[in-house]
Amino acid sequence: MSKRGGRRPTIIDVAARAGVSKSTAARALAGAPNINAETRERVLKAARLAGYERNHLAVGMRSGRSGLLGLVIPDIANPFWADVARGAQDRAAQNDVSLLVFSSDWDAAKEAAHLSALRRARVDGAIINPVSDSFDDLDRFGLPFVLIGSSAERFPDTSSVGSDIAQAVRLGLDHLAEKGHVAPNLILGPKSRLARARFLRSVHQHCVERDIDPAILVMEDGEYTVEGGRLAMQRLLKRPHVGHLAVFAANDMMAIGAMMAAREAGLSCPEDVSILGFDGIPAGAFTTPGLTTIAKPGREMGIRAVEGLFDEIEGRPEHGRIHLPCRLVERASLADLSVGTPQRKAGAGRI
Amino acid sequence: MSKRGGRRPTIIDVAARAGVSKSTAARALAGAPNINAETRERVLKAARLAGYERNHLAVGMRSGRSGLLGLVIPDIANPFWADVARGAQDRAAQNDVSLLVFSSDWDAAKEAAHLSALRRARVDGAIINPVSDSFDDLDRFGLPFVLIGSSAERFPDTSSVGSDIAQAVRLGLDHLAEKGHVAPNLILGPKSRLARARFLRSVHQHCVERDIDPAILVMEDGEYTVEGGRLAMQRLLKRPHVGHLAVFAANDMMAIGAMMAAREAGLSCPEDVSILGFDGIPAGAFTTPGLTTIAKPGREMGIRAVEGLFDEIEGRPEHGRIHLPCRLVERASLADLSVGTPQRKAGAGRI
DNA sequence: CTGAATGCTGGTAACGTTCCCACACCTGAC
DNA sequence: GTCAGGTGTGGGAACGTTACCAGCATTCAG
Repeated sequence: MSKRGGRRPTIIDVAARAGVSKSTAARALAGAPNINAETRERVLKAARLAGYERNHLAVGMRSGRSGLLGLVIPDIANPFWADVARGAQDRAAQNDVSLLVFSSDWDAAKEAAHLSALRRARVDGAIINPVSDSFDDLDRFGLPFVLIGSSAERFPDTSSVGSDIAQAVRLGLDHLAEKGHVAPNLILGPKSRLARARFLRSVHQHCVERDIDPAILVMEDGEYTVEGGRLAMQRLLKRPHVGHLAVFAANDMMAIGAMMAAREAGLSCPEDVSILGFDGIPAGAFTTPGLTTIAKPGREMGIRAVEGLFDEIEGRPEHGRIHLPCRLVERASLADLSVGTPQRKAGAGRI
Repeated sequence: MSKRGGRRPTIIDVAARAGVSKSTAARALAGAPNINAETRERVLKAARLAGYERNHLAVGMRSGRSGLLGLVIPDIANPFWADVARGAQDRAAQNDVSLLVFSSDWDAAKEAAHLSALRRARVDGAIINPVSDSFDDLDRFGLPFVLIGSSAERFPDTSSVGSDIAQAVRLGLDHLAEKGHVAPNLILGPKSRLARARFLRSVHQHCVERDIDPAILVMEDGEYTVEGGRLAMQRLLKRPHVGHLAVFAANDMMAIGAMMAAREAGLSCPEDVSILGFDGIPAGAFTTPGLTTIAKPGREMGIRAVEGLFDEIEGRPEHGRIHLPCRLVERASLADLSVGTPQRKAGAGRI
């Protein structure tokens, strides 16, 4: 609170202290090659003494680079996206760049407003997970950007970073199969979301490879929320089936909802019902039983997105689409039906 | 991707289009009073046509205001802090200001680095929840700031925004008492954290008011994590006690850990053990049973912090400390011992 | 001993905006 | 007809930085 009023020193102050011109001071501070070593030291010392700090605003104005990057995600309160944000932040900091994080809250209008705020703040580029269905906002954006997450598919020409859904689905289905659940029931997102189609396509492909007819797959749709998962599970439970019920949910929130619905129906997990999630959110560790799930590499995605954005800004040959592998997090929500004596009721799937 | 290369129009372009000088154009754009209405319209139209957008970098350089605010919190992946961030963001956006969010990850060195990054980015001020114990970093910061959260106590001279711990503790203890748990066991944070002392002090005060000797209170310390809560609960269970065990945890994460420890010990909640949390994180809704807790007003805290920071920046008389009320979120982790027939075992507390 | 090349430095012009001052024009009063 | 006052406009400087160009020694080849 002490020297809050004092004007912050400029490069001219430093130059005066060191007894050189501001050009020379600038060269010393920028680490330019054509400068006498002794002079450089003198300037650097003067800068340290004066408490000089380069004014990024002035630099930005002169160079056209603000040193700011934007990140627009659907929900900062979702730990997965927070993880992405942290990865991006850390990577950006390495290059002395700051990150403007905006949460669109799944609202296309809010997203457009954020994009416009990023333009006004003169960011050098942005990382975006678009919730809007229209290309217009992105077209209007007019700055370099990289897409992140599954919606990248709609924009084939822009570089993007996402998780490898096909690999993740294979991982999940293989693990399920190992435990004796060959054709699990599916809880998917809303038909309007693109991620749903991709998830389903991967499941189909995997079935074909294993000589399983995809037509026997039973599935329900729901919102990507706990409530959506609970409702979908209730519908699933109303359908006729015998024996143990295995469910692969497209999202951890839905998986948790499904777990609740099962309990409400008097079924216990994993004895009567096996549930596999997808995302890897921390809350999955706190449910009873712990949720077995496929974790997306959120932090890594953030890092790679920033690196891709740097390439995009520098105009380096674009790296195209990156798909990062997911990993299995094994907890306790899956019954092992493959062992000699079936847990409680035999058989997987339906009649 | 189309017009990405095109130079963005400046106020001079707008002035040329409208056939006026840049001074006049600036007046029109700024909404200054001393300008002909017709001229203003012409300029505004020209600006719209040109797709003009004011360059915040240049404005910032001229005015000394960057239009940027900083927010430094311990953990962006913690939903409570994410909630704070969102509130702050929304409020800042109303004043056409953007927010730089930094997560210190409970690391004092990282925090210092972030503070320095904020200075470099030339933010107009910052909202900080300091994890560092030293005043030095904050003193060195040299820009207007507002403290957020419980650590504000160490800095009596700066304005701050926090939750009303005393009110929250009273709310929790009253609710516990209503259910028949008069002197609950306590799970507290590490002794080094200031929030612990404040929490404990509020509990003592409440006891004194109710003629309960604070000395009979049993407590354990732990890290503010799930694991910390589990360990603390294990120690609590090892102590001799009879009947139903009621626990008030200083943090939801710890409460969830305590719940796990109880289950691992073969005790069921809420039949054998009652647990009350503090924070209001979403994960508390997904545990079995749902965690009854005291929710802090994260979003509101973010909003008020930004407003306080605006005051601080403008040099308006500081509003001092603000303590926002918390609210009870009742779920299912508390047994009701007050009804006619005690649930299973009678009596609250210990021998 | 001259000319060019090299190493280092200083001056100055931008970048886009806002603010201050000056000026031109008009109106109305003396 | 002149002067004071108001209204609207234009010109320039400034903010702090970087990039470019010119200048000054010094050195070295011819």
